[in-house]
Amino acid sequence: MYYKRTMGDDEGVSVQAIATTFEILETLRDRDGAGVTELATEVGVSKSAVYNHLSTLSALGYVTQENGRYRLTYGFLQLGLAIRERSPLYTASKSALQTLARTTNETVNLVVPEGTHGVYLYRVGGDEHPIPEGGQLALHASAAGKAILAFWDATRVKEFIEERGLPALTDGTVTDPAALRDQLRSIRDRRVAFDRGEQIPDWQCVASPVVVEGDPIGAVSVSGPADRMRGKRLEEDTTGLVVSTAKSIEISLLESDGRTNTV
Amino acid sequence: MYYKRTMGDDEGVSVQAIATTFEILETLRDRDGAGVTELATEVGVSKSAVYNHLSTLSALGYVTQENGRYRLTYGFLQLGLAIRERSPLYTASKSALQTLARTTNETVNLVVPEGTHGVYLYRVGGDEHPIPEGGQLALHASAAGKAILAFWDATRVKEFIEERGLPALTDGTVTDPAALRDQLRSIRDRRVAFDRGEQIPDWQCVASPVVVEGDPIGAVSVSGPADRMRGKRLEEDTTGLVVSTAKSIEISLLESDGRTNTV
DNA sequence: CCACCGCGTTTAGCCATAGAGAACAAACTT
DNA sequence: AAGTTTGTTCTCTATGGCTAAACGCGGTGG
Repeated sequence: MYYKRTMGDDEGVSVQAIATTFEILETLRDRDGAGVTELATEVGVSKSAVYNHLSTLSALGYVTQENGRYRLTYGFLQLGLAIRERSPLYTASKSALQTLARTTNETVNLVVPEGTHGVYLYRVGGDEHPIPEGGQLALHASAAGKAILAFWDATRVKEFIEERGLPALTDGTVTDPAALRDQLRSIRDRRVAFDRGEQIPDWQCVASPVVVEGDPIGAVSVSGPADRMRGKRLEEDTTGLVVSTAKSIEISLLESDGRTNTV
Repeated sequence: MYYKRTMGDDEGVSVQAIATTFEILETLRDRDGAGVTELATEVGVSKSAVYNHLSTLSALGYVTQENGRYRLTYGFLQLGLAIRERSPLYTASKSALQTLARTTNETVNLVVPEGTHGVYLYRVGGDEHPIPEGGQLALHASAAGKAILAFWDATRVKEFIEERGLPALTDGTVTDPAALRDQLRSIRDRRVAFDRGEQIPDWQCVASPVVVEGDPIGAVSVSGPADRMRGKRLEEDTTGLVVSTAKSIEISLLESDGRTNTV
């Protein structure tokens, strides 16, 4: 029995126990609770190992056991929200996004780049979005992602494409580098990006980037099911509102921010 | 050199590496980023140990390194928000709480019990609250906490008091068990709890519990600085709105919920 | 009613590995 | 340029994380 892990992704992982713990935690997140045996087979370690991890996490307050099943506690909410709260972009955007959600009557997202993917940092005005708040998204296949990519310099975009490729998430996903670059140029000029089912079928999206000192620290997007995001007037109006909201966030960031760092 | 940890809280911790990792993570959260040496002295382990932990966490995507400092990524947001999203109470409450925030023009909180403390599961309508969203609160020294305690049975309250005591957080904190029990009785009858600077000086609060099948799964609270939470009319109006909001959440939970579990 | 799973938990014990410590390199302050 | 201080790498070994096997219990079905 001597394959070490289920998968060989131990690149740079020097403390195995941590990798195991997070595999357990992620499984608990995805299944909304689980038992020891279940986790042991899923993660690929012995029952007693899982038990040790769980009891440790439980002693630390990150996991609870109720009626035989283990589940994550809100300790992770404390970790996650604390980081978000420290983001100047988030605090500067929040109320403007709420207003935008109310006037458009659609789901409004704040997306930030992290590494080579995007994160839904905040959402307001709807719960029907397929990717949950806090979840990740592909930068090349979403309006918000493209709005961010548009303000990266060419070499960085090149590296991004080389590293991640342009996998097709739907029929509409832009998979050709040249086509993507064309779009990015126009997005940079107009400050608007669109997504018509490139990320999720029948899901449309308008986004505008928030750029501080040339750096796209995030993007505001409005999204909804394709059948509701129709009509020229509405579309144009929404687009205008998204752009002006993003712009006003930029301005309020410049005002407040003398030396604090961005994002 | 043979004291093991800085503090001897290794009760039930059988995988030391996990405890170390979470100490590092919590330090990163509290300081909003830190360096290796800094963390090593703070946590009380060697630099190389910290380095190993950080590079592992970094490989797993929970930590990034930018310009020399390590900081938490939004991976924790994904863990934390995923749990919240699964809470029927949260999803059932959200829009009602937003409405409440708009009509009262004050900060509205949703608090849930976890173990022997409370957690601010959601907040809307203000950012001046001293305890951040996702943060913990003492059940005996807050309106929302007392609203929850009021619907625990006597033995559980007794155990709670024995385990945690009733530490005074301000001059106004209720520290006498008998006095607390008196308050709880009246809270259970009226379905309203008050906090006039018992948790934080000059910070007032009104709360009403959400009770499902006799179990207080959470509480709705409205809070603000003492000078703004004055005036009989406003106070009575607010109280009424809080109670009716909590009640309406109860009802919508009962409607949707046939067999799904609570909290 | 009892044998039988299945579960979470506990117990031994070996071997890997997590961590200490020192040496290194690069980025600073002086 | 010398002197600090940082992050990183290396080596080594006692620690502690992990496996395997056994335990106790609650539920199920014969």
